[in-house]
Amino acid sequence: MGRAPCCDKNGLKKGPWTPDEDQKLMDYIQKNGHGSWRTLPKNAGLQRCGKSCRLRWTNYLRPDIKRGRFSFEEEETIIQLHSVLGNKWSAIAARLPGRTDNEIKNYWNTHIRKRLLRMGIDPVTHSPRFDLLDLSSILGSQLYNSSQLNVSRLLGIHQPVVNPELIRLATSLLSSHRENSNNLLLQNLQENQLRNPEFQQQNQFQSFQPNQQLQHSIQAEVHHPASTASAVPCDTFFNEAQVMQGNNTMEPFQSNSTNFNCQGSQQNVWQDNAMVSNLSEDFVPVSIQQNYGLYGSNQPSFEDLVSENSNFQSNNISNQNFSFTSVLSTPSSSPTPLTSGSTYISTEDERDSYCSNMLKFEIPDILDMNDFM
DNA sequence: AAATGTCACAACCGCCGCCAA
DNA sequence: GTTGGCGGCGGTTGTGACATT
Repeated sequence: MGRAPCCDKNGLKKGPWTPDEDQKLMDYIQKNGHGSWRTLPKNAGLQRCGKSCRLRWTNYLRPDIKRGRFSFEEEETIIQLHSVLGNKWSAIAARLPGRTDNEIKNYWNTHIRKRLLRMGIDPVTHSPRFDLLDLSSILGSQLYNSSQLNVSRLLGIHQPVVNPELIRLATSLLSSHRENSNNLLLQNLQENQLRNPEFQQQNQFQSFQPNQQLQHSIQAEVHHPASTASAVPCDTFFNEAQVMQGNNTMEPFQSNSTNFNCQGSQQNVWQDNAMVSNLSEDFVPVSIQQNYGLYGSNQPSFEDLVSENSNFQSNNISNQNFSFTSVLSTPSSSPTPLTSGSTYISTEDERDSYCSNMLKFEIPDILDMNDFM
């Protein structure tokens, strides 16, 4: 029964790879391809298990790996994709050419995650959390003095923060603001694309060649929703829609985007049913259905997606100006680095400053804070 | 200069789904 | 139909480099 063991686990080397081992592995793969990882170590003369060889190759030796620090655009993309996909590092890596899942995972854990926590944003749900927010650092920061995030104004001027209802309200407001924050990110991503002609070329190309890997990952997402999406806000859903629709068949979305424009946060608590109906009927262009077979026999419909997402929160939609041009579907096979001509921010503070835009919000006039005092 | 703390990242571990036997 | 290895993935660890005290 079953296959014979791939290798004798005993006597195989572990730990850091030596230059000699690297050379052997590279030489072998360049001549023969990796073929079966199971048989590769023996054929290449390596005292390693196939798994170790595969990891070494995919995470370090592969010639198309991009080394060096992450660009700002890459970081934006990672954050955005993480908000959609959760800890699906391989799926994220597939949209960042030259970056490995391991590299992205490490970068997330060592940089982005900490930064989000510092900003009071839950790195799992991407929702602002006051219990994470280091208010003292904010109050002492330049941010506090700007009009972007005036915490005292948010919480009620001149009043000590003691009312839990107020905290809830503020958290709620921040949560709804997050949708705008993601929009900001998307806008930045779009601008990056527009600035980068190579992006446009890629997108033009892709519009005629649906990304199979994308479809695969979409299906994977549908059947295995991100475990981290314990509270998936509606923007997450829309971002999934962005992933789903692949790439630049955007015009129909943009033409319909006015349907997403809500005039005020309180006036637009949408009914889920109506939402689903609108989505399925209005927001999936025929071209997308044709290209990606969203409504094909084996593909889940928009309604399926929504119904599977039990935590779908339609009442979080406000002031959305959806434009579905997105970097989310950068092809993994693209030889063009995502970050051509990208901007590098040299310090953590500069990144924090940039990221503080994500917390930029204003309280709608319609809300009377005194009601909550 | 030494001790200690923190960061960065390569590599390993363990689990899961797929599929060959 | 069952079993168990392979490939892939996400989580975690080990360790060297660097910063701080």
